[in-house]
Amino acid sequence: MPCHDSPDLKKLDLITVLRALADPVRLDIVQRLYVLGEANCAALIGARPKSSMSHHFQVLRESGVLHTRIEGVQHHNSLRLQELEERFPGLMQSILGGADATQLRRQTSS
Amino acid sequence: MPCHDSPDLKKLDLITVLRALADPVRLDIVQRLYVLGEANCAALIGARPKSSMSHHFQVLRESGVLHTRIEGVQHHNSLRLQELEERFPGLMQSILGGADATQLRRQTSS
DNA sequence: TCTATAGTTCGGTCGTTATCGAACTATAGA
DNA sequence: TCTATAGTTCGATAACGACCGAACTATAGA
Repeated sequence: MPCHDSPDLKKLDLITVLRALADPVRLDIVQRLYVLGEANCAALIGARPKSSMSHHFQVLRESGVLHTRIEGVQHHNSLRLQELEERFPGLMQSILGGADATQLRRQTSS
Repeated sequence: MPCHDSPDLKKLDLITVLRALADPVRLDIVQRLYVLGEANCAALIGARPKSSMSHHFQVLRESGVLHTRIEGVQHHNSLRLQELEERFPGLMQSILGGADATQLRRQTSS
C-alpha cells in the first residue's frame, strides 16, 4: 500500500507538532479529520488553491500529525491518533476536545 | 497588588495559546515555570538579552498562558494552570507531561 | 492514446515574528 | 539624591512561513 513517509514515533517533536497545529487552516483540517476519520485533500481544504492545500498537508505529515495513504490518484489522510497518544498523552484529546462533532459535521456537509 | 493585565478566560484562543507554546524559548520558560511555581523573568530566560526576554513574556501573557504579579521592581510570573484547565482541559498537562520535574530542576539549578 | 483528475513542486511576494542594541521607566536601597 | 536593578519600549534587521499561480507528475477512465 503506497503512502507518504511518516516520521518515526520517537522523532515526533513537541515544538514541531505544536507549530503544525497552531495554524487556523491546519487546525481546521485536523478537527474535520477527527470527525471524518479519513478523507482526501479536496474534502478538507475548502476553496483554497491546490498549492496551499499541498503545503498544509506536507506540514501536518512531516510533523507526524497525519498519515497519507495513497490509493490510485487519491490521497487518503487520517490522524495518527494512536501514535500521538503514545508520544504526547492527552495532547490531541485536548486539542480536539473543543471540536463539537455535531457542529463540525454540520459545517463539513454544508 | 499590581500586575499586568491578563486576558479574560473566555477570550483565550486555542490558536493563540498553541502559537505561544510553539516556540522553543517559550516552551522552555513554561516548563521551568511549572517546576518552579513562580519566578521572575531573569530566572527564566538564561543568557538572552532583556528585550528578547520581555518579548517572549509579553506573548505568553497576552495569550493567557501566564500571569505576572508585580512586586516592587520584580515581576513574578506563574502559569495560569487553573484557568487554562477550565478553558482547554488537559492541554497543559499534555504539554508539561514530558517535563520531568527532576530533570528540569537539575537544568535550572546548574 | 487522449483527457480529466488529484496532488506536488517551483518560484516569487508579502506579512509576521524572533532577535537584539539602545534608550527609557520605575522601584529599592545606600 | 544617587545608583543599581528589573523590566519595557522602540527601531531595525533577518528569517521564516503563508499564500498563490503556473508548470509538472502520475493515475484512472474513455
